[in-house]
Amino acid sequence: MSKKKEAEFVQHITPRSEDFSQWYTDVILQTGLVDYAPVRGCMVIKPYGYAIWEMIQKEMDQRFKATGHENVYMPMLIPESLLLKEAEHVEGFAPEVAWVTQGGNEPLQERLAIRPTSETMFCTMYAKWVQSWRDLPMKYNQWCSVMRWEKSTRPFLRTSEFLWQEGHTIHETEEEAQEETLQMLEVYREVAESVLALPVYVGQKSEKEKFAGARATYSMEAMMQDGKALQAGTSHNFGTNFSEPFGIQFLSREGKLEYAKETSWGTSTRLIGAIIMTHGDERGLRLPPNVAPIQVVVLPIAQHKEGVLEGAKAVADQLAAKDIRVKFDDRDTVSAGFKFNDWELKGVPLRVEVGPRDLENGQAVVARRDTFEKITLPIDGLANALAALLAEIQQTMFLQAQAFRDAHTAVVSGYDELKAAVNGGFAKGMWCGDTACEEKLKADLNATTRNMPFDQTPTGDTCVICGKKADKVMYFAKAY
RNA sequence: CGAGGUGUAGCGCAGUUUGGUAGCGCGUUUGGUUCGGGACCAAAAGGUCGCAGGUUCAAAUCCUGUCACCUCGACCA
Repeated sequence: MSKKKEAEFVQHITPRSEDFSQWYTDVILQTGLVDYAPVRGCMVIKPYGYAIWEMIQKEMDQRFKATGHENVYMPMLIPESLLLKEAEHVEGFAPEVAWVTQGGNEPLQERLAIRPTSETMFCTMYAKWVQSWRDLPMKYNQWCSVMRWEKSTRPFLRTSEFLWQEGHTIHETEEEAQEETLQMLEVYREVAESVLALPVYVGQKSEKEKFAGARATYSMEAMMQDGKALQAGTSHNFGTNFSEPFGIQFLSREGKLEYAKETSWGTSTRLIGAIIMTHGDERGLRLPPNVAPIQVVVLPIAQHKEGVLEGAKAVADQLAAKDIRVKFDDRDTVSAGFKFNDWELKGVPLRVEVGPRDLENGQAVVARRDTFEKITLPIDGLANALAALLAEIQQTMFLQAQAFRDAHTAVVSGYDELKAAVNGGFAKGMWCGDTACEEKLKADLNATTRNMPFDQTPTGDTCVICGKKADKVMYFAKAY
């Protein structure tokens, strides 16, 4: 397709290469994922966007259950006194908490925080529920929304209110808690890579970047197409940092009173932002088949002609019977060309065209969203062929994203190289562990440490920031 | 919080410099022709120009105040 012709088709979306930020806004609004709400910093998630969230929820939730977790629901309001119990936690969250100060017409005795996260609520309840080592572990998760009064917001990436899940567990031993922390990080990585087709770097956060109140924080970091990092999920080991102030004690096997060891882990609707910014292109959204609410759209072509609607519907039914998520688009108010562009914008992985000529020949035209490749396949057995094709698209999209990330990740040995690398990508290099170096990095380059990979094979022996002796392998990047 | 910008039809915008009948595109409605890559023709509906005050014969336009939103910065477990 010529440049000129392509430009005509996509005039509604700002070119990604020209202004990535505006491209993102155009895509999320025009695909109907979200709309802005009449509340500061809040978004309305529309049906198509919510359907993606439901897919993510389903995939995550079944893995949580498979690893022995149960869902619960905690109140949205947290008394101030509870929030104040863990010092670091309070300090970290205080600036962004929204408060309820009045009930009906009466001012409240104690103001109530709208939860920014629920550690304090879970801890309070765990303290009540746990008596003995026999009660452990307790492994609960909740799906809910939280509120953080962020200064600047972007739909899906950072909003005042957002949907997420937060897992909170308590254990007998340090080892068990650490095992849980890493297990859930692995669940996140697996969902990100196999379902969302997001290649991620997993590893441990620095002291400066870790969660307020955690002993250790681990994250998965995804790379967006502008080269910036997006923290796509976190898992924390709290040790006894919360269980001590909250008094979560149990009688051990040896008959001694001990504090429970605690973890928490979370992912949010930010994952949808990650999918958009990792896979989207000039035509709009591209959804990996495993997370696409609609995997195949079937379009009757020249549908006013006799037999076309019925023939195309039969194709859609065949696919649905094979558990393919299919949409039969028989709108007669818009042209076929409009539909092509519409579904490409919405990122549906496969389009099947069924016209009079196709029906005559017992075939259908199949177009891939990921590569724009068009092929003709027999209608007989189409469901099996498309199931295989969807799996291939899933794989292709992951490999594309991985190739992009790898091409934009540079191993660096000094500050100049670091500076060049974080301008549009990730840098991997040695770090001395000093917070002062992180502050300098932030001040000079507006970049941060992302995480330390588990494979700590040294890439050098001096800090890429200060030049002193260093023994930590770190990923650096500018981040959302 | 600092700097800049924008508020005009459902959406996107022009009109403001130089005051003089409220405009355009998309969408919507009705009818017809189309239909294998964003169809066309004809007709129609749709407005407290963010809000308040001031100047003027006359304000979307000038002045003062105010509110909201956006971008960048700062901030961001």
